[in-house]
Amino acid sequence: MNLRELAQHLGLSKTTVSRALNGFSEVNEETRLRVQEAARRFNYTPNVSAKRLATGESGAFGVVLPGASTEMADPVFGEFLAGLADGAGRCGRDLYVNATFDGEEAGYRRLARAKAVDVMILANLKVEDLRIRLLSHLGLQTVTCGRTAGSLVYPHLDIDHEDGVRRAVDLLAGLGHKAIALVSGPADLSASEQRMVGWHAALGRRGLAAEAGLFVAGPATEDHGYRATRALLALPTAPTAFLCASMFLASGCCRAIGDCGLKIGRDVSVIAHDDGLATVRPEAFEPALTTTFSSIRSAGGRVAELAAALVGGADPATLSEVWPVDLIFRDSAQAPPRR
Amino acid sequence: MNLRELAQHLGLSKTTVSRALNGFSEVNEETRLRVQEAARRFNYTPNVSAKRLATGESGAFGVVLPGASTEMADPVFGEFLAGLADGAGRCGRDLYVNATFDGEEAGYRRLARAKAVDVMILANLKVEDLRIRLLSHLGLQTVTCGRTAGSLVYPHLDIDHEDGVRRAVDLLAGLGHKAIALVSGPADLSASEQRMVGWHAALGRRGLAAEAGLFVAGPATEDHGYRATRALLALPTAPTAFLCASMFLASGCCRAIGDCGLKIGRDVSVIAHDDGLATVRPEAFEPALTTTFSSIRSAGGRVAELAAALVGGADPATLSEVWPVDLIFRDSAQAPPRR
DNA sequence: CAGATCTTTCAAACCGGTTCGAACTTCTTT
DNA sequence: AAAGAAGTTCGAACCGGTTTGAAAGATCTG
Repeated sequence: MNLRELAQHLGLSKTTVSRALNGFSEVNEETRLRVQEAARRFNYTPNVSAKRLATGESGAFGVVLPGASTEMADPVFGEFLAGLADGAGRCGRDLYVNATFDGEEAGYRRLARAKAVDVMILANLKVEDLRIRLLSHLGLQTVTCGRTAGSLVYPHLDIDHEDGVRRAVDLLAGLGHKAIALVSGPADLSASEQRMVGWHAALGRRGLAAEAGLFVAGPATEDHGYRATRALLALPTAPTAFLCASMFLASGCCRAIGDCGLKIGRDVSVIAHDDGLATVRPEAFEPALTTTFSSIRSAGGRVAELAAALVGGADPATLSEVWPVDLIFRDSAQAPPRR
Repeated sequence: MNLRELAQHLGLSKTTVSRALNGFSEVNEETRLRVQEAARRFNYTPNVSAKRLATGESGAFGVVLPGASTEMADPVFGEFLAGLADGAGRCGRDLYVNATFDGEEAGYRRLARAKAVDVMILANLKVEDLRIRLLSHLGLQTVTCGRTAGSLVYPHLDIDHEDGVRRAVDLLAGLGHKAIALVSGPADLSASEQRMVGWHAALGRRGLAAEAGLFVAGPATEDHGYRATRALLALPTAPTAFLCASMFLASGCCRAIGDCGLKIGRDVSVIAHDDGLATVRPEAFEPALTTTFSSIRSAGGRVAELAAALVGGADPATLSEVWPVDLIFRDSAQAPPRR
């Protein structure tokens, strides 16, 4: 059942039917009801391709997965994607996922030229993220999850990594810890940099030294968390507290601590950042982990809403948000052992 | 730059240009080269919406994420999706991800009516999966990752769960284990059922009892793996070997074993199924885990290829594959302790 | 009651491709 | 030389919506 058939059936023109269904004001209310009723009865749904061609809007948001990389293996990204798809659905849009075999840039160019998406979504922003400039150059509207220090203005949603770390450091310092390590994610990620800045600043305010050796960057995996923690514990000035940028790093961190014969809470303290994944819950740790929390899924949903607003013509300058991070106290953060 | 402009520029008709670019035979070779050259020079890419409207094909494969559920939190599904997007890209298609706020079925209906996708992709098949029937009823072509026991024929790719478990049991039984537990994923999943069947059969062939108490189903999480293993170890007839259906279950299983003061390899053996996620590698376990292995990412890629073949008109009956599973021996499987 | 205004509807053009059927060349065949 | 076949190219229709501009009918104004 298409528009012409529906119109024919009703004895109306395509124009009127289209307008009735799209909520235009110049349609008689009685006619509108009759049309809506018929559309429901015949199970009519506009053909998306036709609608897109006519309106010039694609009705979809684009995400490019870097082909060779393991970004998708990252469950945090997966969860973000789920939130995104969810939010897009609520806004009546869909998600166009394009995995590129020929390089990420080629993917963006293709999507732009083919007018396949209305807005590109970018996540895992780098400190210097070339993609933003590329997309603005290609004339593709963009919304990002995360932000960079650069001067470009673009709609984004980010969480306050810096403040999250600050509060975690404050808590640990307040408990008496002097040597607080930061086990972070990839160094080229903007979020990692923000965390490092927050760590430096918070330690500085407390009059504690942010020793370079107490900061470790690397992939956000269990494996790297384990190795980084082993290395840190082997230092002459081994830290008494660990800040982990992700739950996976925290898993490895906790395993390393256990393997060194230490007990979390009693000998060392751990605070992790929790993105709210259902598979690695802080309560499942022994002892339960103190965390800074912000749901990456909700963030994805909100990013979709921002993208929809952008398409709707909202002023890009008003479409940026930085969410606060919750600090949730559990048993893994305690006063350091007396020496 | 659109087709009409390009044609005008070349002094040709839209028809000829379209045909030249799409490889039709009735175009003069010289003309074709001229057209291709111009298309490259002007950076021409056909508008996807227009192409879709004209051809009736959407050029995209659909995936519906069940909205409320935590399926996406599942990194295995994320990895599958990455493979899918990757394979789709290689076939020149895209992935349409639709997260439904109003129920999974509504999502399928919408996609079908709007002709938004050429093929639906289904994963995580249930033992009795109503979606297959629904989609065939909606007239949507479908390719699944996994298979059900039902009589319906549909293109699918699956791995040989049954044989994987059989081989793992054979290895353990050969080492001398008598009580081999199966820590499985959700009971309503077809894969879980296949594993259970394989477990039963393999034990039976070895003359060992498949005691009901030694089979535990539940969510494929670290948490559940831990609890299931604790419960199993508390049995009067505690198993000496554990088969885990996922690496997450295995993580929890190993933690539980350690917490009970046992040592993997010496006191109990563990074999897990590894989907090849970069974040939880069997080598990172202590000791390294013996696994049955099959890359879920590759599977996703292949599913996309099958879907492309289906659109291309291949006979659906020829588009099914069951992949064998590798058994990779590492240190977590050893002979049981003498009593 | 004529003329202006508002409401409601419609035919036709448009979005940017694909494809059918016809037409025009050029080359064989008889 | 006429007829037939093959090779190229083109105009026009089509896919299924949206949107413009005009028109018909109803209501209001002076």
